[in-house]
Amino acid sequence: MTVESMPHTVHPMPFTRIELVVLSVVDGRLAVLLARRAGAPHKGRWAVPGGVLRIDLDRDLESAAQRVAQERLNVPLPHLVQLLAVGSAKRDPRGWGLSIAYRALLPADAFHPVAGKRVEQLDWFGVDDDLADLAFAFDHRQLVEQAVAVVRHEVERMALPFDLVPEKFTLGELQATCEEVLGRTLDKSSFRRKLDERSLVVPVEGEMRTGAFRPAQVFRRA
Amino acid sequence: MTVESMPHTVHPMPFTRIELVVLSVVDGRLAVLLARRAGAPHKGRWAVPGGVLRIDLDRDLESAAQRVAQERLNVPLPHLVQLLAVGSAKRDPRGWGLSIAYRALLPADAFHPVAGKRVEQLDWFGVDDDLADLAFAFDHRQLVEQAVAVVRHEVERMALPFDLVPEKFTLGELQATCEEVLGRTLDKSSFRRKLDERSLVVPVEGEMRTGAFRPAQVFRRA
DNA sequence: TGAATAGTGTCTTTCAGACAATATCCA
DNA sequence: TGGATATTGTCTGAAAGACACTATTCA
Repeated sequence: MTVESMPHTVHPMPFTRIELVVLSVVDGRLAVLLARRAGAPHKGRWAVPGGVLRIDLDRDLESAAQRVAQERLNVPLPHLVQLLAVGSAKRDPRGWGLSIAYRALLPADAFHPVAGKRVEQLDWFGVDDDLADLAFAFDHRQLVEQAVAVVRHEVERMALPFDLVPEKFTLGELQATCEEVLGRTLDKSSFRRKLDERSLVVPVEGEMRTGAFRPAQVFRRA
Repeated sequence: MTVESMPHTVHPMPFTRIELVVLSVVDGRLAVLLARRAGAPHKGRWAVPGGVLRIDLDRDLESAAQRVAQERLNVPLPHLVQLLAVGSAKRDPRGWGLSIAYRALLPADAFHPVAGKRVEQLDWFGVDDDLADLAFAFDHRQLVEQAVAVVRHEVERMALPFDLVPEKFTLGELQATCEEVLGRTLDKSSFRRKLDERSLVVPVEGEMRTGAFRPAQVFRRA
């Protein structure tokens, strides 16, 4: 067996982790799921949920992220999207650390945060209200900020957060979700015009949402 | 020393590499720099230049990418931007492979491709003309396609490829470069209007490029 | 009937593409 | 003077924001 065919033995490889930036709308505001670290390093500080990449268990990065979601949060995450990779000698005091960060949107009502292994608390934090003075672990503040920026940028461009609404929804619900993600109001007429022009949603024939007032047409994603 | 503080010893870590997708304009067309592999695996196939992440040498991923550029291409790459991380058990026959891919723009006239270690040939390939039937190594076709898509998307949005033009340039040269990257012509009036509205360039007072015909104002990036 | 939400219509501004017109150099 | 490029201007249509208007339900 040549050196070329067994590169693992030649150079030490970095400590490689998966980090999950999970965003949701809680109490009408965009929020991120953070875990309070129970052990060193950075004990007591807040980190996004994550875990070690296990090449003996994980076929690829995607399935590693799914496994971590299942282990840490006990919930599967639809539409995990890679955010970025960060790696340096200094970001983790235990040694050269490499993290592949993923982002996901999760309906808050489908999930109850419960503390688990190496986690004292698990809770939602409003990204505009609760993060300014929060003590983050590692470089996780930057991870959260990047994920928030990307998601808001996408919603601005009408990449709709379907992961945050039920399969069937009214246009009012969809618009309200977008407004909560962005933290600002949207114009109803413009919003609906763009939905129509780009054929982003289709009506569910016959189904109406009958609430307190005038019934609303029910839609699905196109 | 606890297990928690020495995680490297607990789980095997993936074989981690840096890959560089280097794009340029050659003969008026967007081109990518590819290296023909001299050894197994995938001997004779074409790959983007890359190298192993060396945590004993590299402070972080950025400097690792710079070191690889220096070693493989003998040229520093301005504005390396991370493209994505890919990792799976199957993409490299030598074992679980993780690659962090970076992209960069490099003026072709400032660089002469020369073969080097583990590389038979190093050459530019037109991304629209020469790649269709090319035998790529690993998953590098997808890396190239993603980098091309991202760069073209950026130029469409007037994120200008300043790395491909000299420090001082005329608007005609800048527009021609954008057109070559995109593979289509642009409207002169719209192009200049956007440059002006967004203050992307500033004139170099007094300096004019005097060529065969009417002299042109020289600009710098803002 | 009024409150509250659903759905539509219109006006205006902005912005980008198309295209034309003028300006200035060299051969 | 004509050819080629530089620079500016005008027209038009698409897209989006602002805002108003109508529709439907229940209390």
